[in-house]
Amino acid sequence: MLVANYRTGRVPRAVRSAQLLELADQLFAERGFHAASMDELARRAGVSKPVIYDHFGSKEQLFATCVRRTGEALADRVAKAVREESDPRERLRAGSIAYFRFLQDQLRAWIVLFDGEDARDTRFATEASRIRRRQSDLMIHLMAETSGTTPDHEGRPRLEAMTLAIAGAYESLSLWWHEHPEVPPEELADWLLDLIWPGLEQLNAQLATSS
Amino acid sequence: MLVANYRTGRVPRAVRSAQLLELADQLFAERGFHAASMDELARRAGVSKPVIYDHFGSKEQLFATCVRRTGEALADRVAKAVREESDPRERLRAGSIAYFRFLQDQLRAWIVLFDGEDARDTRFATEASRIRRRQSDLMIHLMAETSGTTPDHEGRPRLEAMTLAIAGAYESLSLWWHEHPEVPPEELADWLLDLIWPGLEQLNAQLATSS
DNA sequence: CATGGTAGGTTACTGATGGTAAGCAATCCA
DNA sequence: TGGATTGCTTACCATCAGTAACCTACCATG
Repeated sequence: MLVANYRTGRVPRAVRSAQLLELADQLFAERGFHAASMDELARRAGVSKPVIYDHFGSKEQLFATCVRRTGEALADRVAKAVREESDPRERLRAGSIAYFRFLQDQLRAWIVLFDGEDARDTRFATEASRIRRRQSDLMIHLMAETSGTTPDHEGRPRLEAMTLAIAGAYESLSLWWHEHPEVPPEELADWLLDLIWPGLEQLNAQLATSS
Repeated sequence: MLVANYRTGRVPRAVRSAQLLELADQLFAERGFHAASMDELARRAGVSKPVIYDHFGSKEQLFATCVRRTGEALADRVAKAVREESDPRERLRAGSIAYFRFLQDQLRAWIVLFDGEDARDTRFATEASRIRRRQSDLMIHLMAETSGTTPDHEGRPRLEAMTLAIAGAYESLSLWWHEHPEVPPEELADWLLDLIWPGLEQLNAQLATSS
């Protein structure tokens, strides 16, 4: 979509970069990291392999770039949805729904990351944990924004650990969802909210007053 | 440990299998899936490559076998710990502590699975989700055992989804722990318990009475 | 308008590594 | 003692990430 006409011969660097990223996204989604070959990407782009290496350095860096972009898009959508609500619980709910809706759209790309044939490769985990971290940071930030307090030095690791754990729960629930697509995003969000909200509220209170 | 003397020449099939599995476990833990080569495994076992392929079929199947064994050992330890308590909350706590203690012992093998250079490979995710599923099943089983009730047909998917989500939270928390090893397993367990117990209790009540 | 530098690109290769075909030899059993 | 079975080896192939060396369209400048 971004680049209408492939195989246009000589093209400015930025354009070629964008085109390669777009095609790489597709290819990784279709085949997974392991089975996607640089030769095929080169063929699809109508370009020779060294061009790709000149732009991205290695297959892993190319993959990392693709994943990071997706992760950022996800974080943006969640953050935006959260900011449209004011009540704490409603904020979390809105963020959750945005999260699951995003996955619904990007399903194929997502599955490549966390499930399927390639997930055994350590290279995946690095990027996955980066996304998780991003969600966790976002959550901490928004919690602070909402409650107006921040945990003291002692409470901080605990908060960090718990938000990461929650991000992991979302991630894992997404995989379950992949096998039960009939459940609507809102219901998923409500299930998870009912599960973690009581504990989360208590945690927030506990960490805020311990300072 | 299992097989004292390697390079013994001709050896019965079952013995060779056990030896190869043991060495493969070590090798994967050292290098990760991607960087571990079948040639090296063959060299270490003092055997030629086709022997390995005769026993396990492919690198991926060999890896899957290793991971599955670890997953089973983990589930066994958790189940055993849980069964030594009777109060529901104490059961969950005991299981959690057992879970984290196991990871502490098997840290290297664990990290290979969920972090590090190879986790980008889809092949990993399959096995990881198998472990998660196992923990989830265990949890459902133990919850039923404890409360004496099982959810109706409608409530079942929700319960399944929530236990998987919780398993994901444990998994993700383990990765955080890897960077904060100073936190004792008991504290991790308590943090997580405080977070999910209220919601879990409520969920259990809700699903039991809806039948 | 010639001209030289640079950005964009190509051909042709290497080195690892997963995987296999074909065959050989130790051991067991009749 | 001899033949079948089981355990194992040699020698190879195909694929794929990554690279060295080289080429050429295009642009700014004297």
